[in-house]
Amino acid sequence: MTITVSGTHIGVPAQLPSPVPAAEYETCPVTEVLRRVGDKWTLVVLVLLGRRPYRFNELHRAIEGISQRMLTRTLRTLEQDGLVDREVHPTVPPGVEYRLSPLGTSLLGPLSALADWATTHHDEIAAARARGGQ
Amino acid sequence: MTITVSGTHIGVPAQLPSPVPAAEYETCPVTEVLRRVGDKWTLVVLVLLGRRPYRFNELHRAIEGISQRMLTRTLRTLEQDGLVDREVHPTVPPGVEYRLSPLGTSLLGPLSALADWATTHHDEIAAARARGGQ
DNA sequence: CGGGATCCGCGAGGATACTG
DNA sequence: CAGTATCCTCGCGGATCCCG
Repeated sequence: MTITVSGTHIGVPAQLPSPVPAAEYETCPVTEVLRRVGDKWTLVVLVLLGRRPYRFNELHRAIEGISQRMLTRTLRTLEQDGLVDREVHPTVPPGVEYRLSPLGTSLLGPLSALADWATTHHDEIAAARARGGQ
Repeated sequence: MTITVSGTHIGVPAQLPSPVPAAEYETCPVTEVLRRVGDKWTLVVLVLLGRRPYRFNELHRAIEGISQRMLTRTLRTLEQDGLVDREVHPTVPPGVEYRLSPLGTSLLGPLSALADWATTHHDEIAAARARGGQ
């Protein structure tokens, strides 16, 4: 399927199959990226690496509450998707640096648009929750 | 904390506490929005409602694979956050229409920026995966 | 230092049945 | 038609221990 974009709003082509095919929706690039960046730790890792390179344990200390396992998994996934570059220095003890790839850096722009929207409209969401219950 | 934005990239203020506080990260508006829109069905619901209003079962038929329960939950959450308006027509049988609120519509813009990025760079991600394994 | 291996709890999400 | 209620599965994410 691939959800398409035209101008300033998300558009689904007029000839969109109805119903939206389940298989194609789940493999849709937009869906994939949102689910990835919507997981628990990816955002803060991207934000930190967007500032400067980090060593593994340095990241671990910089993100309160993240487990070793999830930091590893988050970094591995980002690396596999080409968003993060991993650089090993064969010293003793070993030093591993993580940095955003150009692709990863290019993601920060659109991500910022969403972040901007979130901070701008956060009070409206809070107000709606206060009215509606929960 | 609230992840801040400056210009075209996500920035964390220089005085960002290190480590990033766990509690503040989880209640950060940006984190919340990303987790919401990153769940399984929110995106496609937003996209469809972005085109026109839908009745409940109409949506149910339009989205292959979604369970009744998850459609209800997704719509309820979107409604509570003020992104979707629910309109009940007291007819027999009852008719319920869902439409995007102005707030929900305003989300489509930044969401499109991310969707645009995803479609543009999908091949690079696929290539990275092909290289890296998995 | 930078992980991998293992075990486990919990909540997202699915299936089914029932209702105003 | 538009849900609610119930039960169940499965994978995300945490905790802990171990290793080169």
